[in-house]
Formats: sequence, structure tokens, C-alpha cells
Amino acid sequence: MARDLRMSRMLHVLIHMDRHVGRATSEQIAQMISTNAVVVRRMMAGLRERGIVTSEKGHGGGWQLACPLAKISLRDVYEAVGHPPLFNIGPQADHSSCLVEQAVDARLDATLSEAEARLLAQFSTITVEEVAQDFERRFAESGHSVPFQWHGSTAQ
Amino acid sequence: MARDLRMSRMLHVLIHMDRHVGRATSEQIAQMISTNAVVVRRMMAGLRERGIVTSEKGHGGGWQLACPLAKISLRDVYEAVGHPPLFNIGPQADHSSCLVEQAVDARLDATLSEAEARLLAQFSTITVEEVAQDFERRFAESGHSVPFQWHGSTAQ
DNA sequence: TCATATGTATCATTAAGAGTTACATGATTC
DNA sequence: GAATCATGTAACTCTTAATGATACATATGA
Repeated sequence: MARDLRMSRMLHVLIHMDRHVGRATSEQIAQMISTNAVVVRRMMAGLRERGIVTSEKGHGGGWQLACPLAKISLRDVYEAVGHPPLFNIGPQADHSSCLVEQAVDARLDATLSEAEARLLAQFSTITVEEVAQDFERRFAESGHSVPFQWHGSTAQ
Repeated sequence: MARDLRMSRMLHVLIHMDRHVGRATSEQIAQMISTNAVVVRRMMAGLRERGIVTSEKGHGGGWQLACPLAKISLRDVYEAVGHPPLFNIGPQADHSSCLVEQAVDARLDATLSEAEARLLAQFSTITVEEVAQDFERRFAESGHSVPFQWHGSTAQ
């Protein structure tokens, strides 16, 4: 399929939970990000394992933030969704006996690894709280009366 | 499928052509990199458009390098294979009306764009000739008598 | 006990790279 | 100029990983 959307989607959900909904069920979160409740549980399970959210079963259950957004970096979220491969390009995974291919793969691997380390370091410097403040700036500048909109958010 | 292998494969081919085979048909190149001749033509067509190789039809035809490896950077090869998407992660392509999602996507886009610019700049600093020399170092250290091996390379 | 919600296994769908087949076109050799 | 060789390209299929969907078990609260 296209790109891995999990990190983007989880950031979206975390900010909504902090600024708007508080506790939310998988079904409600699925509507926020236009997907299925099972997909939400799969992604949120990773966040729970990292201590970012908690879950409760049964009546009144659902998902809840376990720490302030200022304590969560983009890297935390990236790791929580299973640190999917960052790059879409690269050498073949299996090793070849061809020395030319080995040299090419080693160079590409080294270059991409360095870029990956830099990008992850950058992710570490950005908190979800900062992104939430980005949103609030956009809201203030938009003149909208309601900061959130998703399918069903006004009908309920 | 997994990752985009075109850049890696074309680097492999360019070094083989320069150091070993000179002119080669699509079928011969396909054997070098264990694939199909049509796949080779698709990739090599991009290199030809950028002036990196030339092609000739008919008897004695095939592909030939059009410039020294020292004049070709990894970025040239990346562009030649159609500058495929660098990253496997990122926001959705289509824009949302949700301001939270817009803020998240803008942050991710900005961070990834910066990382992309840095990586492409790094690609620009590396020539294919340097990678070919990496290979020659490996060959010298390996003690092998034949620097190249691929399916059929010794039987023919 | 029943309704609600997570937990999870299993399968279907989708998109993009890669692989394949078929055939047209051009170039060389005889 | 006919046969052969090679590229050029359209039109498929195959494969893989992310995503979507269904079914059902388990736990919790009313």
C-alpha cells in the first residue's frame, strides 16, 4: 500500500484526546481518523505498552492519556507504533556474493542509517505538546467557532 | 512490495559496466542483477534520458556508459530512476478539514522535507566512482581471483 | 444477566514495486 | 531483402506490507 500512516494518525488522536475528548472508545477514535475500531486498537496497543495511554474494558471504558503531551516526543510515538521502516528506498535485504553489490549496499546502508539517526534525533526534539500548540495557532487564525470536526462529531 | 530497489540495482549495473563488461544487452544485465530484461530496460531508460548511458538496437547493440563514473552522483542515479518516494512514513496525501490533522501533517511534512533535502544533498556528494573504489578495496582484501560473479558469468 | 468495550485471530482489500508476456520497431548480418 | 538480434513499450500478473473488516473471546459495569 501507500505510506505507513500510523505515526501521523496516532499524533492526531493524542492531541484530540488531550484537548477535546478526554476518554474515548475505539469506535469514537476510529471516527476521528476515518478508519475501523480494530485498526485503532492495534495502533493504540503500542501506545499502551509504552505507557502513553491506558485502556479499560466494559461500561464507561475506553482509552485515556496516561501522561501530558509535553512528555511525549514524536520519536516516542514512532517507536510506539512499531518503528516501521523509515525509508522506501534501499538495497535488497539478503546479502549477495557479488562484491560490487556488497559495496553498493554498504554505501547505501551507511548513508541511509546516518539519515535515519538524524531524523530520529529530530523526532526526539519535538513533543506532541508543540504540535498541539501548532494546532491552536491554526485555530486562533482560522476564526472557526469549533476547533474539531470529524464524521459524526456534531451529530452526537 | 518491499522497498524500491532501483537505485541500488542501477548503481550495481553502472559499476559492472565500467569496470567489467563495457557494453551489455538488457538480457546480460538482467542476469547480473537477477531479474528480467524488461525490468532492466525500464530502469535503464531513465538513465539514458539523463545522459548516463546510451542504447543501440540490433546486432551488437545494447547499453553503454556515456560518461565516467566520477561524473555521476548517487543523486543523479536517484533522479534517473524516477525519484521514487524516499520515505515509508508520513501523513495522508489528501488534505483534511480537521485543523488538528492539518497541524500534525504540516509538522511531519516539514520534518520529513528537511530530512529529505539533507539526504539528497548527501547523495550529491557521493560519486559512483567512489562506490566503485569501495568495491575494489573489498576485492583486494578478499583474495578472490575473479572480481565478478553472477548467474552465468562463468559458464559463458 | 445483559450490554459494553477491549483483545485478538483471521481473512479481504489496496497500492506500488517487480516480474512476465507479447509484439512492434529498428539495426546488423547474410 | 530476409533473418536475426536487440531495444521500446503496452498490458497484464505476482508479491508484499499496510489497511480494512468480520468474528468471537474476555472482562467490566449497570
